[in-house]
Amino acid sequence: MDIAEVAKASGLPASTLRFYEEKGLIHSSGRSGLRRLFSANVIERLTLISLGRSAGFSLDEIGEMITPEGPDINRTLLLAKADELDRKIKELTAMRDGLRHAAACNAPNHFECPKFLRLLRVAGKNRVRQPNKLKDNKLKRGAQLT
Amino acid sequence: MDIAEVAKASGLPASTLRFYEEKGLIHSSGRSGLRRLFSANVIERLTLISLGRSAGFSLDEIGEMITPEGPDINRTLLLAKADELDRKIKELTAMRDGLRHAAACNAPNHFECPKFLRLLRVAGKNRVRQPNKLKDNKLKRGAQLT
DNA sequence: ATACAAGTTCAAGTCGACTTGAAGTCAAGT
DNA sequence: ACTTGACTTCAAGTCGACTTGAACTTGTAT
Repeated sequence: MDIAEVAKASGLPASTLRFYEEKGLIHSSGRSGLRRLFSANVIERLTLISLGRSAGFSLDEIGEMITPEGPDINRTLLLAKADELDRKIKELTAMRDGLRHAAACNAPNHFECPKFLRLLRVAGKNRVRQPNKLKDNKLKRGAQLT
Repeated sequence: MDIAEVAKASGLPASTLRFYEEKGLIHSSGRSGLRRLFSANVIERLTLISLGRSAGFSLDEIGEMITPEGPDINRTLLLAKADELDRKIKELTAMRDGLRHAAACNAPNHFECPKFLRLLRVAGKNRVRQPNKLKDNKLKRGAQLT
């Protein structure tokens, strides 16, 4: 496949694909002149990368988790990541419940509502300085890898 | 409280507190000379902000969700955010299961393992272009807001 | 009264993850 | 032969969330 096909199939712009290749996250299987050629399995790899990104892993972390191919994944690392996700899931769940409660509760100030405070407390464990957003740039160019 | 106390109590550096004030996320209750004075409830506010951050909301989004004080939270917005979190939780759960499976499974290539592929598929819905990492700068200066 | 640690402002820098722009290459259609 | 459009490289730009540095001010302790 050429880069445009991969872009279409993955929903990622060609610039991102080049960037990922440069970072060593994906590999082109060859060139036709200057043009990169990709084998079809790059799509699965990109799915995995997107997934990892949306689970909050950095590209570098993802690079450590997925290998050029085959086994040799670091099982210990994977399990550690899974535990990290578990904590994050708990946090998000509390946050979600907190939001739903805040939308429903009509206490004048949520900080006076014991229910809300309890939710906060639960979620407040394992807090982390986070770097960034989660915005509206979903599903660029309409593609979806099903 | 002066800025150092707030910093200590919240675990956030003073620079961040100034930055948050500039963004309108928190407010100092006055000045003593040049120095900012904060009332104690800023801590709760910061807890909420940290929580929102770690749930993946941007500072701007958080700014829309928490108001200077009192009611007037946008319930519709809150519920929408809660739904967004629900989707993210599902995704993270699938990712976590995928990781645990990958660590356990000894198929030569995970893309040939139907179990793994199914997990991928589940998680692959609602994918989003994410911006950033989730790193090791947890719990700066040892403070924890209980 | 003087020192000084801790506060302040404002501009600029950093980091990750991309995106954009300029300038060049090349296969295919007319 | 020539245009065109999709590709290429490489450098620089952008965005959010802070951080850092330089230069300045001030409350408190001596």
